[in-house]
Amino acid sequence: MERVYRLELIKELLGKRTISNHDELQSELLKQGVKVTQATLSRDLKTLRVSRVTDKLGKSRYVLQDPGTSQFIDKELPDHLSGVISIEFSGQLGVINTIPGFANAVAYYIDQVSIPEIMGTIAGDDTVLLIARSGVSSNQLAGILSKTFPSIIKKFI
Amino acid sequence: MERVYRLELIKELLGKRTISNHDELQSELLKQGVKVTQATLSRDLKTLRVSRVTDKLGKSRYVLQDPGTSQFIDKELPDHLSGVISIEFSGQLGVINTIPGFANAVAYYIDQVSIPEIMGTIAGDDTVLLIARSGVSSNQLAGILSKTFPSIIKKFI
DNA sequence: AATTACAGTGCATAATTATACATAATTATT
DNA sequence: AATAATTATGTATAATTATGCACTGTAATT
Repeated sequence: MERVYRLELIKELLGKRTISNHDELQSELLKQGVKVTQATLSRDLKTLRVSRVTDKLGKSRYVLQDPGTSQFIDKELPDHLSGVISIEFSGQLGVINTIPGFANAVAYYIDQVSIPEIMGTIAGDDTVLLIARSGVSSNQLAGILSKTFPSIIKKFI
Repeated sequence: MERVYRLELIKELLGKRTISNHDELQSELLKQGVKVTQATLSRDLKTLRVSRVTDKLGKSRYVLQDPGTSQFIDKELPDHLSGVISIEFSGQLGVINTIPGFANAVAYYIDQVSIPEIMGTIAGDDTVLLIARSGVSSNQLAGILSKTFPSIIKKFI
């Protein structure tokens, strides 16, 4: 039932899990209570313009051809923040992905702004880890950051 | 005969013509005097990391994922991954301990492989932190990594 | 309300792609 | 050069994906 819902669910699953064939997708959907046949999945994937790609290890997996939703670069931010590609949350943590070399600048900026809900940040080369203070949920964290970086956060949990 | 030449030719053909399946590719190659079986083409396309995409009209066609590069897949784990000492999981996090100076190389490699269950990685000098996406358990993470890095994980789990 | 039109689906099966296995070709080693 | 080791290929077949057809349900039309 409700094809549109299933299509959305598929898009979400493809972004978060490694799915290599219709059967795998079928069982993931079943876990969510959605029951469909392989034939319908074939049609769904065509509708969504999903393609099967081979990663560098030779393993195949499905990806959406139109990435859009979660990754994009924003141009209105200060120069040193323009390297931000995406922000995502999970539990008490947030991960900011940047173009290579920009993570430290972003982390430094966040430290300077000094947001009470954020306990600390750790920066690698292209990734910043945000650790929320205990009691702060990822939703709250997302809400707070969306004020600080209104144009960056478009999609989170 | 001369695999490399054939691979180059395939890249060229994919750029010039619309090719929708192995048989089409096979006959295009035949026109150029190159005779191969479908099985070999399947392997060639995997080597070249060609994927089949669906255009807006619903027609499928092969395209190179990395236009330009003629880099082939490296199935062996690179030397710089030999610096891994241990891998451990806890909650939604994983910690890879390496010999000093190797953490970045390992993290970079994992990023390149691009595993959907992993939200991000951060590398220090001898430690890589892995953050799983929400909903992914450390067990799942371990399972996934053991597939991707069989030669590493088997020693530690 | 009854009738028609059409999108969506499952089933069965066709079409396409991937792979195990055996062998040939190539490259490295002694 | 001879032999061993590695890589590439074909054959046969398995695995995966796509689709024709019949049927169902919903929406549109009268």
